[in-house]
Amino acid sequence: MDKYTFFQNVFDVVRQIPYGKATSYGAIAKYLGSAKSSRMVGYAMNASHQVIPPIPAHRVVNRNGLLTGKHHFGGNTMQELLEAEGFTIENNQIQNFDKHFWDPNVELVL
DNA sequence: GAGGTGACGACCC
DNA sequence: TGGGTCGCCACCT
Repeated sequence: MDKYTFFQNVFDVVRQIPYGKATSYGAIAKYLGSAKSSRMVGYAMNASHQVIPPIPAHRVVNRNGLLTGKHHFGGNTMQELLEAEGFTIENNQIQNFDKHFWDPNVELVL
């Protein structure tokens, strides 16, 4: 439907992130064709809490692997979710983020 | 109806 | 090398 916006498209990509993987806001924005819309991706995550089916927003972090949205999950929920998937979090930042990085531009071939 | 805001990222100086 | 600014677009007031 043409009713789908950039916003909705972000959710669709995030839902396809496999278990134990993570990506960045910028990577998603770039995949959607607007690399400069990374802010919008983060904003979409803000609304992910009220979207069905649930969005694994914890698998989306900034390009530094930093859990910028941790506060929005409440407490350290985001960190624990990631650790439960095999991530190593230190100082609110994913260690070896490069190994866990899931790039939709590569994994999701148009 | 218009303006401000925001879980970021890239460019400029 | 590092700090500051702009861009992007949907949502809220």
